[in-house]
Amino acid sequence: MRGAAALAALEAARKPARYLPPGAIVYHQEEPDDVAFNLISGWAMLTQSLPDGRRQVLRFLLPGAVFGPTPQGQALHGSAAEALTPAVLCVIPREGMTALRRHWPEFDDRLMWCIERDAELAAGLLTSIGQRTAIERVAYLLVELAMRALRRFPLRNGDTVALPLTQTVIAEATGLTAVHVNRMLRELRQRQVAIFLQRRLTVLDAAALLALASLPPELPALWTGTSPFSFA
Amino acid sequence: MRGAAALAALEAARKPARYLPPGAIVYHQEEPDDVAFNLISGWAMLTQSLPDGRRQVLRFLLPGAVFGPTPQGQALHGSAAEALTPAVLCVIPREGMTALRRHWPEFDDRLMWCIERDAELAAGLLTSIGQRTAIERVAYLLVELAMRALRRFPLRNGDTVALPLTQTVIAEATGLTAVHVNRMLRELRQRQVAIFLQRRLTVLDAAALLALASLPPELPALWTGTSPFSFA
DNA sequence: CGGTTCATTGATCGTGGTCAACTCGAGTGG
DNA sequence: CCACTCGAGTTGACCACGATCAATGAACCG
Repeated sequence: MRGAAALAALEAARKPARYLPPGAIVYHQEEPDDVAFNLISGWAMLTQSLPDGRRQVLRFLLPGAVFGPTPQGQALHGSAAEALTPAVLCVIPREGMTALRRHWPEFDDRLMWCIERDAELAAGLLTSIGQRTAIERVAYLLVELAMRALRRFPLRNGDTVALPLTQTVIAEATGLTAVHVNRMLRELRQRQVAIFLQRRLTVLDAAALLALASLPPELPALWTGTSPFSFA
Repeated sequence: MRGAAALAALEAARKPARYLPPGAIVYHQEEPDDVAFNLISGWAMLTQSLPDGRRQVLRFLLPGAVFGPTPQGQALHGSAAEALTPAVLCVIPREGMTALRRHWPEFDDRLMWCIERDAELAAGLLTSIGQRTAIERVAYLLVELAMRALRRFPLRNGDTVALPLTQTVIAEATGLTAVHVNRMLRELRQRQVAIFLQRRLTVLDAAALLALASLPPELPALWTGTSPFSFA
């Protein structure tokens, strides 16, 4: 809370909020870009598609996420954004962003923090897909999203979280097929590690799940941490 | 070139440059962080390792790259940086970065541009590893690095570039094994698409190579483009 | 020289993809 | 009210892409 003036400036810069149903597209890949979004509530995801239709989930967006702006001077989005649940977005034109950054250093710091954090999230996913086996990838994704949703580390036995993902989406995020994701979820269930059914995750054996995810030690803090900048 | 004053400020903020031989580690994963680096000359890479030693290349750094700063408030690096060639680094402490950002908006813009661009590079790699087959991944990586090194699109038949990569490094960047990378390079050679030997790439059939890489249309501009901000 | 590291190739194996069939709801329209 | 579709999930059978294991050669270097 850096004061009423800052908040007023933000209010002045933003356009009306957007309300989206699940599955709605915020923007398409290759669409021209000139606004930034702030996810107020709900979940969303960024995806990148190849010309032949194969699709990769780049990252999942939880409330508070900032997304949309492309490197300035680049005209087109390199990814698409899609709502996973009913979602509310705050929309800020690029000029508004620039003005806010210039006048409110804390806003600028926070924005940069968000972007750097998102890069680290993507890095973790990259390592997961490049180096882990199928069951490890699924375990990693479930752990990441559970911790981000719960904002807590470590996970405890019995923890339950709603994760608004279909098995197809998990497949697109892990680089597996939906069929194989199904098999891996069944295995986690049969091994009494975790249950993911009807878009709810229940952790049965947190230690086993974390062992499968084999996290680098610095990631949990990143997932559960909040911005050190209090603006907005 | 935003003027002598800005350059002088940068000079004042930076520490002595670092000169590194190939293979030198700039910083380790989980090392505390409080400086940013600017790669003056040479190539380097960022990697992330799992507890059991598996390693993923997150991105390749070419001259001009900015790297090192972690999201503020996070103590530890989530990745390691390693020189691939003899390299010269400009070292700027975090306080210096903050001061420069505050006083020179163009510096701030350029920094944010670099970070956003790097995120897009990582996104492309993520899609590649998640969705492409082995030979496509190798083709994609070669195309990306060739275009970034040449700063030109499209590639032409006969183009030759030095890429300071061992097959092991290509393997770590593509999520394949070094043995399989070797087979894919042989196949590219036998199919008369491209030759990669002794760390030099020669493009024989640019159209075929690009078809294998199946690039989303917005990426080439990103690879060959330079920052719209002229500071420093 | 022995000792690296890097590249190369063959043989074999297994993880994960592909194909196919089926269930189970939640719409939707006759 | 029931047939119909559509998407999500489930399971089995089969196969192939890429991993693994192993051996060898070339270049470089103390």
